Amino acid sequence: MFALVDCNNFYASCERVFNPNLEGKPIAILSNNDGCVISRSDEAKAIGLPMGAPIFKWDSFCKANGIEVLSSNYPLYGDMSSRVMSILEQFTPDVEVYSIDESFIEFKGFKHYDFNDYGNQIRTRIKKWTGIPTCVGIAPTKALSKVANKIARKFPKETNGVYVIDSEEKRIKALKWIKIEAVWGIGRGLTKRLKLKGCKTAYDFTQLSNTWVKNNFSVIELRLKRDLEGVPTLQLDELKDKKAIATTRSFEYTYSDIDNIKERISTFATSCAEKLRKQGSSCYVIIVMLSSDRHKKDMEQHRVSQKINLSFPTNSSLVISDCAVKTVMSIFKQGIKYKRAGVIVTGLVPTDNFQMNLFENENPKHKPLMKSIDSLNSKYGDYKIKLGNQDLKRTWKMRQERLSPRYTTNINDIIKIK
DNA sequence: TCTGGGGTCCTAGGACCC
DNA sequence: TCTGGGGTCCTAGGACCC
Repeated sequence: MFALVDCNNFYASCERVFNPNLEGKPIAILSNNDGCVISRSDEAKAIGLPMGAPIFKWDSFCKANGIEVLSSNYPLYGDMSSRVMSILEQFTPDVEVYSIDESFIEFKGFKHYDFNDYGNQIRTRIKKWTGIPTCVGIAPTKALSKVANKIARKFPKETNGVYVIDSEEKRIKALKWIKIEAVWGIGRGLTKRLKLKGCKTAYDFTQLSNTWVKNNFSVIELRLKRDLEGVPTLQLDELKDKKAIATTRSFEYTYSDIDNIKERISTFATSCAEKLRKQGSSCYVIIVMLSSDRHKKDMEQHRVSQKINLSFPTNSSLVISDCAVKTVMSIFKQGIKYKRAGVIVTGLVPTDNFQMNLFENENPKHKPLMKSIDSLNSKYGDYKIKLGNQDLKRTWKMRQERLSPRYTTNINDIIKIK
């Protein structure tokens, strides 16, 4: 059996743990740069605040309805997430952390367990130890555990937050209940095509023939279909190294000058290099992106990205920043108001094991230098060591006007008790 | 004024190899 | 008249997820 453990309204719930005044109140959490709504409490959903709402358009709506609006506090959410996940590992070693707020669990050798009871134990312990409410869906396959989880979430009174699909009858009932667009792996495009075919629910989808699904879609959808039929097809994935790493941001203002853009790109490149070193990877490929404001239809648009292949893999901030800055200078166009930029590194290989180049390799001094930079930054925090082409005063974080304290990760923000 | 950020996988087609 | 057979690698684009 598989379980999907999902935290309810995760970001909003994290805020509530340390600010109980928010309990029972409508809350909305904003994206980076305080742009749009990316997490809502049940109360905020009920009032009608939509997901993705640009906050500048909805500010008065929030005020009128008493919705508490907060900037996103990723240090807090990341830390709370790892606390929740480590509790799960006490219940079984087979845990796949699927996203910041949900994990799959595989139960091997749990034949004589009462899964409903076990699910309740999981929920109770997470709530007690972290304050985060969760829902648990349990079923014979991953895709079905997702469905079971939705049922637990939708019917809290009847299920007490735990739902188990453990019979053919329950499976059919669940699949007939869930709408096709709510199925994990069926997005907008597939929903449209499936509805044309007359599929309204997950059950209808499972009634299609395997060959039709394979020929008209792909093996991904075929695997999903098998999983929904109760045939375990999707496996528990272990934690793998990332195949691409990106740092991309919208700017607070638009920039038409190359200097500001060079600074941003260098900062993003440095951030990518740092993430690479953290993973123990080096990259062969750097992609630099630059674009104008896509919402301003009346302004001249310019969206470009440029890929660079390196002759040796690197995770040196110096090399990646230098290459990214040179590239952005070559794609920059005079007279455009740029709003967004980014650096992506890919073609990743393990730093301690890659094919050397006969003629050209990284300057051997970079490795110890990066090590020193990383250890200084981790000791003193806040990016004390930067490259000379970065703005030494600013961080790459953008507007965060309604930020809560970093209750669990910054010693100065720990709650004091009188 | 103001509209997020970061990932994965698959497929078709083209270029190339012997 | 009649023009093979079996591969690899790369890329762009399209899906999807949170």
